[in-house]
Amino acid sequence: MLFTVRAVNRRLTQRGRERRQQLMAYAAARFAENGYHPTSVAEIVVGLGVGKGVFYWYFSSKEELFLEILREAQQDVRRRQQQAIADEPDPVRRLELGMRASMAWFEERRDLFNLFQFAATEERFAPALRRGQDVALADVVRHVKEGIVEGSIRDVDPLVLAHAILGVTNQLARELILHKGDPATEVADAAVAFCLDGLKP
Amino acid sequence: MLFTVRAVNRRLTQRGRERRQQLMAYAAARFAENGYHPTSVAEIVVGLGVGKGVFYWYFSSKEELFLEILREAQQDVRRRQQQAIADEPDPVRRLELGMRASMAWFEERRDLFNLFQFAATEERFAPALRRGQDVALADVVRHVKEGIVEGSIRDVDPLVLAHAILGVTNQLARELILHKGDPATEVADAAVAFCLDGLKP
Amino acid sequence: MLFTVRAVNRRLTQRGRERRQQLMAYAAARFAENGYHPTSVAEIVVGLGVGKGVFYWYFSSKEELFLEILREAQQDVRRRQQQAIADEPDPVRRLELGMRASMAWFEERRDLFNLFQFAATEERFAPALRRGQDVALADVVRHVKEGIVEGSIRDVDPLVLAHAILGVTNQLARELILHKGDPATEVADAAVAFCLDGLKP
Amino acid sequence: MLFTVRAVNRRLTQRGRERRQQLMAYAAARFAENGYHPTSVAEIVVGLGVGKGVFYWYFSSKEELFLEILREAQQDVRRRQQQAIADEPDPVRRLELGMRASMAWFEERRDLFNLFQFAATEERFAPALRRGQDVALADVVRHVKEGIVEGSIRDVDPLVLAHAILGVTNQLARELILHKGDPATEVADAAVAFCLDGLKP
DNA sequence: GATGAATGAGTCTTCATTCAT
DNA sequence: CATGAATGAAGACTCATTCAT
Repeated sequence: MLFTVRAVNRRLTQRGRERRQQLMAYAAARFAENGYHPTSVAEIVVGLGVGKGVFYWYFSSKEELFLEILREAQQDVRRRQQQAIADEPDPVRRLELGMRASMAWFEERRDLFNLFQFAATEERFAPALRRGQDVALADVVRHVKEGIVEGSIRDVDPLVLAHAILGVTNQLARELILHKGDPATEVADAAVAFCLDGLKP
Repeated sequence: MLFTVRAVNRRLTQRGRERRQQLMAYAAARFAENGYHPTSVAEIVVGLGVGKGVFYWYFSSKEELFLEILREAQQDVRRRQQQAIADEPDPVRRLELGMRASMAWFEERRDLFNLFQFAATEERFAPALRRGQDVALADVVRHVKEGIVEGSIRDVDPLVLAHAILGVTNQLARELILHKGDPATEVADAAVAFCLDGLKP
Repeated sequence: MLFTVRAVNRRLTQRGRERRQQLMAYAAARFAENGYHPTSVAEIVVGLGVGKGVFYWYFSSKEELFLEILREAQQDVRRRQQQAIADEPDPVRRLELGMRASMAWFEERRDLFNLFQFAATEERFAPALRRGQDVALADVVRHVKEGIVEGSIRDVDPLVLAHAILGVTNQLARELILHKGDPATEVADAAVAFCLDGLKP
Repeated sequence: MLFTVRAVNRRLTQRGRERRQQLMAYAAARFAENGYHPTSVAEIVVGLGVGKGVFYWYFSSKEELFLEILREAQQDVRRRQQQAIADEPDPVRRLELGMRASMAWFEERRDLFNLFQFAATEERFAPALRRGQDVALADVVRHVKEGIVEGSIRDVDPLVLAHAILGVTNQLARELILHKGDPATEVADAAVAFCLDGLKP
């Protein structure tokens, strides 16, 4: 078919772009609070006070909306991390800055944590999630490798170290920042300290 | 109503108990593969070749079934960890054994990881999940505190250390054991090493 | 997938088979009167005073229901024609009996004419319709060929003659029996006469 | 309301008339291919690369568009037939020329066959279709009657003969010209021969 | 004349749950 | 205990039509 009527790739006016963002933001909040499935399209449009058609003008399906939110969120964290790292030469320091950036981001956009978590549990979203996470992982692995080369990091499988760092970061972010409510900077200090020295005194 | 008959509290014959287990096992597998919401009760009973009545004979609702699976799984990991630790006197060694037990368990019951993950994202399951996780956390915190007292663990907020340990364990379990397919024992070695010494060479 | 939840091939009780027939009969009437698209599933189930689920217990979709009606109707006409022809040895006489049987059938099940007509206009139904019509056509062609061989029918492309016969039969059935209300037997007489002798006096 | 503004009655510029024709042609093609209901207004305007407003500028509704296409098509066939017949004095010859003209027309505008067929199946279009068909029928009946009077056609109910002729023409047109792809002139020869002499050798 | 955006009633379909047998 | 049948609220999505710009 040459011409398709789908909501994708439609050229939007300024107003259109704003609507789209509004839908994504509101939907993300609802998904985070109630879960993806329990949140109906009706709930979203009613919440925004618009007609049902609006939703399908901007997204071809609820699934696509979710994927869009996911994609945007992943791009956003990554952008944030890269800005934080900028051109820091020390790889260990880069890891630290990355962790801090992640945590600051999660503090700001707390609702998105749940979405990532949920996306991992359903086959149709998992691949999209994984793509983004692989990118993040590759970033960490790169820094770790450099650290190993220059001798500032223990010579162990970089993939393992990278995952360990991400595990610590995510768990502390979720439990201490999001759930307990601790400030991101303090939690980041603790996470960095643990990653550098482990449990040993 | 003084006596509401919840399907759960029914007194079951031996055969009944087996049926119930069969339902839970099959449902867990489907939930893990397709997700909780996309898996319908119909799919479960058809998959087992039984009628719908069977399902509601053993569980009062789909939600209850899920909670039951969750509860049982959490009890199971905990039992496994406690058996592993037994009466090991050294707290650091206890932490290590706990991590190894977790990983071995996840390797065996890989499907349940997804369920935990999903349960965290939905309000009606989150509390139940959290109850179990708080117990697990408390175990870890206890060992960490003892370690601090006897000087084998750095004197830092035990809660933070406990979370860091859990974060490393879960992330490595998910990514290396479940996803990549590495053997649990090797991954456990790496996790333990990281937790003890961090990144430092 | 080994087990499917679809409404197809479900083993039905006596009561179930009756329900299914009831749905098909009522739906056929509505489709014939209002058209396939303008008739909603809701209209059908409300008309029968049953819940919406009933529909999907017996048919996996509205489309499938339509195809089922079509299939059954085609089998029905054919059965009727073959009974009429039985073991009549004269091919011309067989053609005549077939035409009469068709017309009698259309008189009884007037609503189905519209369905055939509609089915021809939509890509997803056309193939199913054609399959049945090809069978009917082949029957006619066979008789025509025999007639040519034995010299009782003009030696012209049998396919053309067969279509001409069908064209006369259908048009007269629709216009005179269904629309004008003439009795099937009289109309059949006229159709047979035309096919045998054409316009010539 | 004294003056309801129907989009139809708008006075159009040259360019406007072309736009209108373009819409009708494209819509007819889509209707023929996919059916009336499955073809959305959106599909039509997107297919032509214009906005929705354009559609409703020229037609007050989708239904009106369909009726317009129908009307125009019927006028077109009739015009074609009358040109073919011109002032041929022999009524049998007039019938023949009419059949040939019909078939030539269907060969050119194959897509419209489906539309006629569909129109017959839905209450809101059937009357409009019938009006046109009654005119065509009356033409045929007139020639037949003349033939009967002058003794060149068998003295049988002219309505029956007229329908028989139309039935043969339409069926052969649809099956041999449109579906099988035979040339219109050859098919017309066969149709004429059948109508004149029937099956008899 | 024309466009993108918006509307919302209505469509098909699903599914947890209940019930008669 | 178990089954097939039934329920009906709720869900995702469509689409003819309208309207501000």
